[in-house]
Amino acid sequence: MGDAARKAREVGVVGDATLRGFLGYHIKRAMAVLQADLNKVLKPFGLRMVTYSALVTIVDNPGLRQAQLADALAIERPNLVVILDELEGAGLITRDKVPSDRRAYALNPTLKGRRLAEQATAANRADEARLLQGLAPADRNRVIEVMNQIEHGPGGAQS
Amino acid sequence: MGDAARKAREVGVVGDATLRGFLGYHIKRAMAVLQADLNKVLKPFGLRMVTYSALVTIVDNPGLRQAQLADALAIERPNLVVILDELEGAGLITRDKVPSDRRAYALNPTLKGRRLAEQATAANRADEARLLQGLAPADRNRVIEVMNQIEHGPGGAQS
DNA sequence: TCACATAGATATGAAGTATAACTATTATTA
DNA sequence: TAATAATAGTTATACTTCATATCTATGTGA
Repeated sequence: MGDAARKAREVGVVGDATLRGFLGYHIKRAMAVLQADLNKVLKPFGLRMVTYSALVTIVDNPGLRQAQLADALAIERPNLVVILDELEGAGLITRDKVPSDRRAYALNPTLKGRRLAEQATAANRADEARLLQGLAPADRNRVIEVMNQIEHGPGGAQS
Repeated sequence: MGDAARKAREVGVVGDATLRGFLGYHIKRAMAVLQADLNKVLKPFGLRMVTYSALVTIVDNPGLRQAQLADALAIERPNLVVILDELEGAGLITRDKVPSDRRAYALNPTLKGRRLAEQATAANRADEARLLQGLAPADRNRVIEVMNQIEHGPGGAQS
């Protein structure tokens, strides 16, 4: 480390050259911005990131069971309970007894839930478009491909 | 939603089409994999993600103050204290009194700390290379550009 | 000198996340 | 069929992460 770097630090600049060498570091920093931003957009709807994800997944998959939802969202079952309590308490979903298995509950959105999900999704789309303005669709798709490779392994194998 | 989707759910498949429409959702899922993977790689070194980031930043910027490090890592000052306690207790860094300001501590890596940082960085690089195998350097750079746009806003302005 | 700002530390609380164990049902099998 | 095991959802609990307020010692500026 040279004098320039030492001097820069004295006026408040700290280098992160080594960390910048990792793709994961860039992704982590971007993710922090995305998460803060998303929660700000969702706040007026009374939703957080997890409650939004849960609601949208229930709207997309009406009738699914809690264990299935927990799997899809990578949430532990006990933690999902309070999230669903919140959505049910807000009148956005119902827990309906399923006749064929009296242990289970089928999760269904209410009309209010479907409408709120639609509005929140529109708001999120608008916000993401703002964050990504000027980004070519091809580049966006490329990024998605890379994220999927990271998630599922090279070649896109589903693990 | 059609019969096919309803049938698929019965055998355990839950769709996330709406969420997949968000770049942030893909990034979040990739980040979860990266974080789990990174922590696994760091475990043999006795490090976690935050302690590794802190150690590397101290190695790259010897003599920096705690407040500077907290800023660089976007960690609150009180939370950084325990992280540094951990690194200092492991003999990886020292908190040295700075003569010009007796309130402050200059953070410096020990030889052991520098060596551990070097080894951990090498391990992380190897692991990230494994996760990203087959990814063209141009694509990797494109992803980094997009992450920086998300973090700093369009045009790469530093906010 | 006196008021105020800053560096680091301590205490504390909120939120997210993970595990064990309970109730009620369903499935298995001896 | 009776006994056993497995499953869905829940409760209780603890651990980690993250944020805020406050304290001390020290430094800065009117």
